[in-house]
Amino acid sequence: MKRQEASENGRTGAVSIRSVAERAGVSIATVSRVLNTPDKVSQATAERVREAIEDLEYRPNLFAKGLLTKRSRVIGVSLPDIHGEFYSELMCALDDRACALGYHLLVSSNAHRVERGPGNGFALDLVDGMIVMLTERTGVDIEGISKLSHPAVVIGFDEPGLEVETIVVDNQTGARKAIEHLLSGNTPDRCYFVGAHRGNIDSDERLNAFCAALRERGHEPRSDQIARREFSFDWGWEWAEGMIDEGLLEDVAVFAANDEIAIGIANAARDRGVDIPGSLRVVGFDDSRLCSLLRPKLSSVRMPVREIGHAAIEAIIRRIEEPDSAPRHARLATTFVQRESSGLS
Amino acid sequence: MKRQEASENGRTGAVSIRSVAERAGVSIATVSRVLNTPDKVSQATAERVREAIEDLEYRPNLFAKGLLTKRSRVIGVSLPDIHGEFYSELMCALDDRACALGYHLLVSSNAHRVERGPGNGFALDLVDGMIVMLTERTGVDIEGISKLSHPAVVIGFDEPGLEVETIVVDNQTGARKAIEHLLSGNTPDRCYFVGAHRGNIDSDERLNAFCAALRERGHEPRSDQIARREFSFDWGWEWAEGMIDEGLLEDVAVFAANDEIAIGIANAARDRGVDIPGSLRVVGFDDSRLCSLLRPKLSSVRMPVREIGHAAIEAIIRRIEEPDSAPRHARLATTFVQRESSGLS
DNA sequence: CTGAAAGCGCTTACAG
DNA sequence: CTGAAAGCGCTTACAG
Repeated sequence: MKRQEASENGRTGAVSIRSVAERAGVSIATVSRVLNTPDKVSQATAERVREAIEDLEYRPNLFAKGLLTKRSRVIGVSLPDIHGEFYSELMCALDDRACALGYHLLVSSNAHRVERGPGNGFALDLVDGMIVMLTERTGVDIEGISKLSHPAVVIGFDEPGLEVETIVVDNQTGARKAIEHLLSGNTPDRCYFVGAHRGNIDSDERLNAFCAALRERGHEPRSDQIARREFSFDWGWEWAEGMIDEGLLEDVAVFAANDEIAIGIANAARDRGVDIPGSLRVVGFDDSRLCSLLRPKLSSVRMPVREIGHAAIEAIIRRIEEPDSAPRHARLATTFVQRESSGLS
Repeated sequence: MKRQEASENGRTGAVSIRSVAERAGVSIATVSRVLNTPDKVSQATAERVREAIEDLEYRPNLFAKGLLTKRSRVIGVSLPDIHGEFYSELMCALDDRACALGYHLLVSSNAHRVERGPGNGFALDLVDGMIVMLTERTGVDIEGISKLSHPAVVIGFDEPGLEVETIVVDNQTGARKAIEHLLSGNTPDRCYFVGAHRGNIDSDERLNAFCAALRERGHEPRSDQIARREFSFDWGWEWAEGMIDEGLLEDVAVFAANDEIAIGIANAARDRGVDIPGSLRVVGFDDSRLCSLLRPKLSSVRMPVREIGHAAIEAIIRRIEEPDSAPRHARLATTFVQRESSGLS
């Protein structure tokens, strides 16, 4: 029935603002006002229009609306990756906040590159703003991002004088605490750093904290104390296997640049009979759910993932709604969380 | 410079198809053709237009385009949740495939409900189609989904005669293998099922497989052999603690309805000194990455997550592009993966 | 408070 | 192969 009436109108059979107007006996302008500026419409009229809308199950065409308002209430999210606990949690936080504020998320892990050329059909042009997370120091194209037609918020990269809003994490503080903790039980020359490849922003910063702490104790880190490849379980595993093979993984402390690496190390150690934390003390980074799932439970440095997500959504919405406000630069704290894997309660 | 020229035109300063046309000395229709049906344009003209497009960095307004074509190349994805290994992997698979096929993903875990009323500003109307994942038997509103203005694909729920395309998993087969494996080492009266609440489709199906297998061995499952609450680590933990307190967790086999529950159980057992798999054998479900990270490694039933994701994208695109084709109904297999936690190599 | 009208930036028959 | 024109479904000054 309703469907029937609906398709009376327009050529496509879809319910348009016109059908609502006809049914309510008003102009389409009035229907529009009922929807967008209800206070400019008389009670009675508004009521009639609302009924018509309901009867017809009318829903405004968002393309037409967007064409005029240049708004879609969609936020683009570009991540270096989607997989893993960290991104999973981040997505949740983004989604929750966006949803609460009436926005939707257009997500992609494949769309960093500010693609040239129009043919690409980049749906990204539908968004009101972009949240871009960066993890690599190179190939960043912050230029491109800030020249984007939409406002943008960058997660993970900051630099003095940047014209875009940024949200970064203070790797330093948490890392420092973790390393101090390791140094309270092991001498500096028996401490190791296992991280991702050079150029990864977080890994590099965590490494810096590591080196600084060792130097403060008067020990210049040897190159064999620093191992870098990638944020993966396998890499941690491989590193630990190598160390064990050389009889080196005894009475040492390891600061891993993320939890996955730490878990790889811990598993290898366990499988090869190295006692944790007796003979090997390990601390990870991220404080993902995995930390408490493992045995021994993994000490780690907490990343404020939800805070990052919430801040990013709030920031991008602020920039969308107040484009002329000055871009802010947030820095969120990390905190050391001690558990079993690093002993010395 | 370029920017300058760009803003010569239109009131907004944005580059429109008009500015491109002027610069190339053609009509806007021709510009449009170069972009959409290049074969209908002469080489020379096309070349000039392309240059203008490049110089001006023109990108078509997707709202205007969508208004005409009713296409955005955006696929809506509605999930019951975003968190956890399963959804994380699913999102990856969806994103990869969508990206490869030139589509984008509009994701939400908060948008199942086919919201009434227009005011809601549901950006979902911007999508070309929806992928909806269902996990609960009740409150499903398949009706609503199939009446959506866009094509839809449902993951996780199937029923004879459904008008929407569906993709489900064959819980039966994999679960059956897992339980047979457990029954090869424990008597039916010493087997337990720990799952999610009644009404959860997957949990129920896995339970059915469990019961069927026990009955085949001539044992009617006692009510205390079946425990249901939720898909969580904590629930598994709590259940195991209870069993241990009553001295019941000895020489038993547990089929957990997902990996998280299984891990909770395994951890509780470990912390309380129950030997796995010596005294307790456990099998999970999902075969998430966690299985290999734990010690002992967790036996599980593999969910074809990537396959589900890829199939869903391909299905929705097929429905978008060929709306009149008959909806298909796919059923993907699950397979048992034996590891250490269930012993009996 | 309400309506007629212009226009957002495109696509697509329709002529030529 | 190309252009003039209509129109997609809305919003928003502008009058009244």
